[in-house]
Amino acid sequence: MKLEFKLEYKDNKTMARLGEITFNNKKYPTPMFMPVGTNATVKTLSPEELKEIGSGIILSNTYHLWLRPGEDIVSLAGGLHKFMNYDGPILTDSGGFQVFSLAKSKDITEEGVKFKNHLNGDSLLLTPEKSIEIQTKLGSDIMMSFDECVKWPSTHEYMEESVNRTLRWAQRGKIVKKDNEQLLFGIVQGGEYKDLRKFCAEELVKMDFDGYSIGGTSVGEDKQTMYKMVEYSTPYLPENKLRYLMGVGDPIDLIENVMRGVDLFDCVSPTRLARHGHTYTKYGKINIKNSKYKDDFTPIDNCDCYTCKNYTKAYIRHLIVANETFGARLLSIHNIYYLHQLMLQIRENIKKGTLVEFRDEFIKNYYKKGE
RNA sequence: GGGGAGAUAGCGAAGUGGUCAAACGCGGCAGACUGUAAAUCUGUUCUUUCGGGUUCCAUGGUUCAAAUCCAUGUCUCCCCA
Repeated sequence: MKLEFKLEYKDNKTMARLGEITFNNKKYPTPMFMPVGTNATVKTLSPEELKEIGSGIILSNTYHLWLRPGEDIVSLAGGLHKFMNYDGPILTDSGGFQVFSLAKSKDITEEGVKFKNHLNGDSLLLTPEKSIEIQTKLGSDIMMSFDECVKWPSTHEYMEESVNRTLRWAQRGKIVKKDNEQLLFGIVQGGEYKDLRKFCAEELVKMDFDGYSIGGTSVGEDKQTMYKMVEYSTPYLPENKLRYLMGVGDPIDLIENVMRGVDLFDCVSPTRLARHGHTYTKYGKINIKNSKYKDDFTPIDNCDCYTCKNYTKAYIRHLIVANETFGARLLSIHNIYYLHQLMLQIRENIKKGTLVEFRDEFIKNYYKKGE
């Protein structure tokens, strides 16, 4: 079951696109938000719940599954889908983000990246070939090339060196990729440098990947810089292939980057924020732990999710304050549902040709009483 | 009835002459979080018109200086009868 993408419609005022992914006899519309399940689970949620709230593709992580339980165990289980009981599409990140996030314990060479295993201190070498080998065994539907997610800001000189290495790594990964049904995406890097983004995108396109990711975003840069990184990348990517903006999930960023031609997004924030007691509303993000909610017996956002239909802010606040896992689940359900609903509204507004107006209205509301 | 221990900020608990408005933990209040080493991390928590003001059971005392030493009282806990 190979995942297929078809571009269906292009907005004529922005670079926004509508498309459709087909996988396992099911269709999933794009643009899409993809929840993150690093350890082969979207924290606190079951696959059934994910499907119920409208998730399509979900993410998992090569580095983390490599360390635990090990790709051979997953393979023995029959692959990630069987292992975690999810029959929707699964995308695996290559470990490239860990080059950034585990910066204190890594060492980058041409061959690959030496990590200190954060679980037991072992020295480990992750290479482009190894990353593809692991992802092949994991059996994800979309694999990522192993890249260097570079910290921001970085000098043009360093970024150029890194982009060239990331391109060589992309090529090496492509060479060892099995001729199977898994897709492999190349990752555009280059920081906020226009020439490097263009160069990287064009070189990747020459290698002909199944889709293209935009990486090196959401690493601490301001929003305008992030938008530039995307603007400098998408124009050089083929129209009939998926474009995936890695790690971006702030509601406003989703709208802004759809307008810049992105189809796929992922982000840990709906689930992490949920665990920390934060939740999205039409009027911005709120911290449900704030004492003003202790006797607020209204739903978070009057939406149609399981959480809002059945529970009040006061109750959820109580659960979060009491450190009860059910609170984290209820907020995770709402937060992911919220982002899926936002994507639905985005798609409808692309269809209607009113995406710009929708964005302006959304931002106006979001900052009304939000943070 | 006899013997012993103790009373410190919302709670628990350090401190035993000056560097103490008083460590630390919890609780409280707020903040951060963007391809998850993250149910984590950070700030703050007597009072104030930011100059100060008032604290360590109570009262009195010693001292240049007391949460810390002395006296008396009040209360609590433990052991023995």
